[in-house]
Amino acid sequence: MQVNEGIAILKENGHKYTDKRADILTYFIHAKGYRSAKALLAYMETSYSGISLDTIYRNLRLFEQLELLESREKNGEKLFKIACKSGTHHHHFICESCGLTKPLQKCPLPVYTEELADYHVNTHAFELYGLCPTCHNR
Amino acid sequence: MQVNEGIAILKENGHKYTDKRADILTYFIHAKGYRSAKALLAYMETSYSGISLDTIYRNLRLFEQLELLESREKNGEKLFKIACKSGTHHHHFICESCGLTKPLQKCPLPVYTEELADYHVNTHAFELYGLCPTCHNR
DNA sequence: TTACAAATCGAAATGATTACGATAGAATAG
DNA sequence: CTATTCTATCGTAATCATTTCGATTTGTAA
Repeated sequence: MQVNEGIAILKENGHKYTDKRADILTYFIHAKGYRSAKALLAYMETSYSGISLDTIYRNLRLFEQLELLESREKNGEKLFKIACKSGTHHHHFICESCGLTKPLQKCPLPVYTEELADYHVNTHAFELYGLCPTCHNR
Repeated sequence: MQVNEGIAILKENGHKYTDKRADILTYFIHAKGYRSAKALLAYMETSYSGISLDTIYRNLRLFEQLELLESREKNGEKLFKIACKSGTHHHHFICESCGLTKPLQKCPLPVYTEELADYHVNTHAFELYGLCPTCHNR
């Protein structure tokens, strides 16, 4: 994902370019994992002293709605990461130290075809947590 | 899980019996699935008009800490259910219609031993959602 | 350049949860 | 049974993340 791609999607959907939006995208593109609104605010304040909370949260919501970002909840706060471009279904390993997310190739659903033969499965949630090789070797 | 078992665990850990605590346990034992603090409050208010939020949240935290309840987060709020007594690790199928939770025998972790050979997996979250046979046949 | 809708600001409101001083109540020993 | 001692609860205020709002600024298309 490039910043320009994100901006293009914004414009296609009738939203305007702003430096702040470009920088928010840049922040998440370079972050390899999930980041909080507070972390984004801290980053943005270095360039835009006095930036409004409204701007932070409004754009996070907008980007998620446009599927430029995806989110999960932890300890009462929402965490965001850049959306995976691959449209295919997949799950993630998430490093609890640095937040890195590794897309996983396999899906565990087939494990349960037998056990849930009489059940009708609609959706599922699956995430692995631990340490990436880099953090584990520290 | 019986109410008495829960009360016994409370006492073993130096906490006292109260009618409110017994009723909170009763509520979750009879509930089919996850319930919010707000839902518990509504239930408790029918018996204890004017019950304090402090009592609701303090006991939810206590019960989770004693592993009488387990929780997950959704839409910015924490949801609680009675803990499964089987000490063995397992996952759940959750019926989206009636809230029934079916413990699953298998764990999908082995699927990823190869893919995550260099990673150190600590925990994982896995839940299946859909319709149980009863609800599906209606 | 002008005009207008959208974006941002600064601040207040909201919703879930936690904390606190004062009072009530459960458990224990005498 | 009563006194004593912690724990639990109440009523309310505080906290934290997030949302909302009126006023102002800014991107952009004509």
